[in-house]
Amino acid sequence: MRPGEKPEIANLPLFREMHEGQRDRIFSGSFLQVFPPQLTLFELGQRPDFLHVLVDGLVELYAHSAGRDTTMRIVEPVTSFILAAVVTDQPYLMSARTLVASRILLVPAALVREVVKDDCALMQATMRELAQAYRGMVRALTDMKLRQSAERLGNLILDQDRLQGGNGKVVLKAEKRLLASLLGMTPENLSRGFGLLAAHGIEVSGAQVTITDRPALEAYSRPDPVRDDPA
Amino acid sequence: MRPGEKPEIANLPLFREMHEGQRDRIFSGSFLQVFPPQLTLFELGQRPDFLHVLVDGLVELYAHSAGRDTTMRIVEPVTSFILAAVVTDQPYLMSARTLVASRILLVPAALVREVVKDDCALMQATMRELAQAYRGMVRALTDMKLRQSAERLGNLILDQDRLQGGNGKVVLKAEKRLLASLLGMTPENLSRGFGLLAAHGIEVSGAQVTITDRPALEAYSRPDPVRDDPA
DNA sequence: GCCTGCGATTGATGAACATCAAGCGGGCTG
DNA sequence: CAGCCCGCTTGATGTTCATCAATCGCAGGC
Repeated sequence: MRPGEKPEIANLPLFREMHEGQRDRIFSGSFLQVFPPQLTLFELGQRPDFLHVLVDGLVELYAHSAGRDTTMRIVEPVTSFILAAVVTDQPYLMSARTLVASRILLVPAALVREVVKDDCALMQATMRELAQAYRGMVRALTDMKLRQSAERLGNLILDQDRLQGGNGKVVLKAEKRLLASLLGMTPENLSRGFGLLAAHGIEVSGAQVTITDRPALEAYSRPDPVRDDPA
Repeated sequence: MRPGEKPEIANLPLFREMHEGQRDRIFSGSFLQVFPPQLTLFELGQRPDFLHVLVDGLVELYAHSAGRDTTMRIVEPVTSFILAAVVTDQPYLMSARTLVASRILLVPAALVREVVKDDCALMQATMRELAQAYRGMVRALTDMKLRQSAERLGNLILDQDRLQGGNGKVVLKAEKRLLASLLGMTPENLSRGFGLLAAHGIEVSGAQVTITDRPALEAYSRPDPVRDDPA
């Protein structure tokens, strides 16, 4: 592990509050591994072996069924993922692959379950993390059911702007085809979506999106004051 | 509380394993209330006051935005709901209303959070419940993104058949318009969906659905061996 | 420098689904 | 029992989105 990374991982909401001894137990049982781009980390249906913590790189979680497939989430560092499968010890509902070369901390699933049982602080953090993840999924599902594609795109841009400082400059960090899949649309329609939003306050140049007229963009995208609340 | 109900609630996965004294603390701080049909229990955006446990009746959780609305879940007894909002103390992401006259146990949210902190068994049960709920949402989102409407309907029938004994007789317990909204389609299209599935192994008569040719229904609906696994 | 490959774009067409508009039928009320 | 209401169904039409096909533009390799 590189200097500075261990504290960064220890400072994740998931591990921050836990007993130091137990945290050492977690860390000493885990190992950091480097993966090349486009490598499948695990497949839908497998029993979870490890809790994953993306330390550096970019990972895609995706689902597939009957020939079709869709990306469910793009994981950026530093974040843990597939916690729910690990705590329930049930098969993954999604597959995962690296998008670029990535460094991932692998925590044996059995160890996680064991330490969770012993350390109430970790259990509480896990509970909170799962609650947040659940709420994230509720948002994603309502987004998909209530909005049409260009509105979803508009809201994604507003979200990203918030995360990237709120100054109206947004950089798309994944390929547009991936973004399309995340939004539940085709790359062609994503293109048309950007075209449509050009008339509603944005400018696009490659991966650089600029919000030129926020009120117009919000009027079109109709962000929900509750669901899309910054907090 | 009617005789037999308290043990039934105490036997919920959420409360089953917890310390008896703490459970009494929960129960003595809560109250059971009867609500008429079509009553709004809470609205999207409110701070959660109570953890709800549906003891008898039927409740709809729904979301709405920009004039459109969609039902997210139909809650049957005996089940708790909106646990995630309660443990995070964040605003509801969904609204709730009774579909029929319902009896609901209201557990003050602050009490839940307090007892969760003191009782590790309850915390663990909460954690598991949230993990399951998360996985349920992952299923729902992939269902929405990967399948088209008639396939979703087919899979819902297969699911319900499993829950109702697996003998090929399924009773729809909600109005079809509600089912349509749950599946993310219009009532008109739900009708057409049933029509289409008539050619793929089902018969419909009112709220009674019969699976006449399970292989055909499965060939059409393509249930996922992992995601739609009975277990 | 030019070729090549691949992602992004643009246009034309078609499928899935929503919307609009009647009818149908069953249960409830007077 | 008749009438009516309401949910469901059925058909006709329009919108949204996917698909197919062609082109553009840029980056890497020879």
